[in-house]
Amino acid sequence: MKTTSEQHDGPAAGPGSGLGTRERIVRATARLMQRQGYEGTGIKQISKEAEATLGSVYHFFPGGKQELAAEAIRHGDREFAEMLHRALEGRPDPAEAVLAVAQDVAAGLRASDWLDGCPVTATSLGTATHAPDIQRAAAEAFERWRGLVRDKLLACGFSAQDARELAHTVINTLEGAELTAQVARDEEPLLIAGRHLARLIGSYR
Amino acid sequence: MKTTSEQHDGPAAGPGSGLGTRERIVRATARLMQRQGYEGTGIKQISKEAEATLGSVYHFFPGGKQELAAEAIRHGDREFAEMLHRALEGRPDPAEAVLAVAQDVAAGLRASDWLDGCPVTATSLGTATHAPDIQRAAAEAFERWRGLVRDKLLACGFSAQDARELAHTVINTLEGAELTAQVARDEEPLLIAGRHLARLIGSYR
DNA sequence: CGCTAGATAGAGCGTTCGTTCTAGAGAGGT
DNA sequence: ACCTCTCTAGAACGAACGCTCTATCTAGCG
Repeated sequence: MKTTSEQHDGPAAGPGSGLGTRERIVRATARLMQRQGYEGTGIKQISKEAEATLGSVYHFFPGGKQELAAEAIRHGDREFAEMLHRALEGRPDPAEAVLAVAQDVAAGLRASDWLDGCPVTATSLGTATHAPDIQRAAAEAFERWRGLVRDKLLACGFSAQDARELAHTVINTLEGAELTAQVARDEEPLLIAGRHLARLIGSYR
Repeated sequence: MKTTSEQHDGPAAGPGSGLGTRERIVRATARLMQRQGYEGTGIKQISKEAEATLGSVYHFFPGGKQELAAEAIRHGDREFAEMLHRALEGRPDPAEAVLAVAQDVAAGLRASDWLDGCPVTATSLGTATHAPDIQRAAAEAFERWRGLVRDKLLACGFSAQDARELAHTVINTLEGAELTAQVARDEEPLLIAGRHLARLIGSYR
């Protein structure tokens, strides 16, 4: 048997990578759904990509595809939240920080040949009618990201209301600009968004 | 030819509505893919919703699902472009016009119980790898919308570069805010977006 | 009436879907 | 040794998928 997972083999569990089976499944799900969406991604494709068998997938995620998708969204949530946190804490000026985030997102998108858009959006879109768990996970992700931006603005002396509302627009504009950049295969929308957001934030001083 | 059904049955062609078969199919496709996405929508479901048979669907759209989706995107494109055009030409101040558009979008989204997001985004997301026609139709839709905003700004005396860049952010921010509003089931993101966009436009005077 | 072309009708193709199920492998406890 | 529990393995199921196919219907024209 290739692996009996973390408990048994310790840190070096996975066939290809050094990750446990469960983690490999989550990452494969996140990656695939980011590119192909929820409906466009099959569980068998996930199990193949993760180098795990169907049995393992349903062992770790008895809730099936929906549970898998919700977990994948939380994975993408954490990943972007960390990137956002680093960018914000590393720069005293929030306007500059947002600009840097936009540039980072643009660079990542281009590096994937315009394939890796926002994993939360891609995974949750189209599931509104029949998968409330997924919708909730997506809503929580956006909320967390907004919270990071809001706290930064609060720490910089913005009023509670201004900080909250600006956080909304910062995240939403980045989201929309990433979508457009992806479909146009051009990073300019994101760079423009960064500059405009910096300007908008600056207009509150 | 688009349809001979009108010729045959006269103005009251469709079973349910007064539309020709082809038009009913396009509208059903647009409506369903707006809610369920490209992969989440089946051709048989479309034919049932449109009160047309499978044979008719493939008669009018021999390119199959992809052709159908591209046509549906163009339908959504035209629809929003008209709404945008009306909102822009009815108001002298572009900032006020954008605010009104945001409110309109919010009202529409709420009226559909948060189900009808942007049809272009919902239909095109996740098709990047295997359906360039769809991607192109989506890119053209965004481009047209930006063009309308840009022309309005130009007519109001903005510089060519400012108008072009502002048009990008107006459309992108509305797009992102609509996504967030949909997943949060709350129109506030769109209303905030409208106010911030008005402020951003105003900051160029 | 026959002829033609556009449009409708839906059975059926092969494939893939998400999921279930049984069987067995491997490590730990006693 | 044995049992137990976790995890791996993949065959198999019914349903749905996109699409093809043949057959039929209607309208217009001679």
